[in-house]
Amino acid sequence: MDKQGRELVFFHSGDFLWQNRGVSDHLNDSSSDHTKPMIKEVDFFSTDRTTKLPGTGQEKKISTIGSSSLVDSSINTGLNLVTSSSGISKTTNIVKNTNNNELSVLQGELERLHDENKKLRSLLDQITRSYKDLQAQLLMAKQKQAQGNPVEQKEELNDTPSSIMSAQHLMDPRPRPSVTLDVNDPSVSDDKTPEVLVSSTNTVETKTQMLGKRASIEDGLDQTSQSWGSPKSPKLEHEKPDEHLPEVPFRKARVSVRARSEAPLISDGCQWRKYGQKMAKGNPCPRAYYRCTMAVGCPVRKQVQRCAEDKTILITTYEGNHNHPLPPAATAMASTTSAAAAMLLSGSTTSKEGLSSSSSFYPSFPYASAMATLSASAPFPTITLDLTQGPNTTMPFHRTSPSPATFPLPLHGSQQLLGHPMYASPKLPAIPSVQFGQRHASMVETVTAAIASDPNFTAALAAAISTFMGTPRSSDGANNANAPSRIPGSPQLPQSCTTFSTN
DNA sequence: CGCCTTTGACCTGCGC
DNA sequence: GCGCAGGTCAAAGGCG
Repeated sequence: MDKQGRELVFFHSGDFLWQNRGVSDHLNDSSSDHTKPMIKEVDFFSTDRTTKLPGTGQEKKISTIGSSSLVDSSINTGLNLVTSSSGISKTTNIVKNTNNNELSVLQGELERLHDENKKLRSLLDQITRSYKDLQAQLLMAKQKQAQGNPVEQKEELNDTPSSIMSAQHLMDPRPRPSVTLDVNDPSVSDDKTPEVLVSSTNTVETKTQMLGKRASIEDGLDQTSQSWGSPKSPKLEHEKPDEHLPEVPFRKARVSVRARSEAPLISDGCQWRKYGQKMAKGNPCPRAYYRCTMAVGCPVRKQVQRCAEDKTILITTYEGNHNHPLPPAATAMASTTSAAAAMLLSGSTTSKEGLSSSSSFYPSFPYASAMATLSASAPFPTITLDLTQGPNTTMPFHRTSPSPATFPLPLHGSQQLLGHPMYASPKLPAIPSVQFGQRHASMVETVTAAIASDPNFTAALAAAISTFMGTPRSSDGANNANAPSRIPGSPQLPQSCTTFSTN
């Protein structure tokens, strides 16, 4: 576990280095390449800056050029820097010996990495600030809602605290996985983790605000309707929305996760009880119905069915919002699914019909484009996260620039990251600013989901969870009892929920 | 004994 | 109105 977490860190560094390797390869002999990565990996997260370079002026100049866009500049800077350094070293090489040349190149890259590190830190600072702002807004929003929104919601869940009830808003955007913070960025983990955990149930409200009124309307409905896909639910759902949203009939969002797994179930950290099984038409495999039993009256249900075409693919469809606190493992999965659901709902906020043309919506999603699809033909709006195919294979963006995907940022901070020109400018040209404002959060969540689905990421996350929890969670044993046997079954389970269950 | 799964019956929506 | 399909209920049985 721990090892995997480290692997992820090295993976970042490796990716980072990988970008420059091509340049350095043809500049220097292979032996020097072997030594470089070690230095780089150490230096990438190091805090001390002691390197003084002959080519510093040149490099600083390049860094300044790209300083307007942090991440983007980092990439460009890297390329340019090496090129510049190489130019210097070549000149030097003619005059002096190759050792000095290599040294200068190394130092140049070292300096560049320092710059990189600096930028990343500033970015993290931004993210941290933004997150705290969001939290503040969240608290204010909660107070406002508590005052201006007399709880007309059905009192069927009287025993549930209001804060927890609010967690039903949307598809349970639980804690921006605080644990991921710990995994990817040690520098942020120290003081952020408790903060995020405390606010876990409140994050929903923030998203509710971001997504607009519709979300809050659905929130109330979520609490009234205990059944998610049941034929009864539409009845309940049609009763209230008329006064709020007469033109948009309410439809509950579902999040379907496709993943390769030999196991009959994917373990997502929650406790489920099977309450039914049906043979679905057109599929020889039965569909199983589960409901969450972690809390009495929890409306969350899921369907599990194997894909008719490929029986190794397990399709798990979630719907509903937990009305109880979730363990970290379940939180991670809930966050993943809620991210997709949030995007789905936010998309329907602006244009319900737009959902049907997912292709026009998804191009703006560097990661989700290949991993998520919307189904408008289904009785309920459903977003499918296809984790059966790795993002590397289908996403040019990811392939050509691997570092963003493995960017060592906390998930909850990825909003800022997405706000960054690197994500926004080339990928989101077609989205009107107004729409983007509404979709922004959901997009962030979607990318979060995509990142979370990265096997390397989830492996590291699982490691972080176990580390964070100190000891393996015995409470998860109930639903994760067979998890260990599941993991070996699938050589590569790009599935967050499955990975989370391993601890 | 409690919890879970199984499974047939039942309910509901929808299309014809 | 009827049949079909999806979804849920609840009794029965298994298991630890």
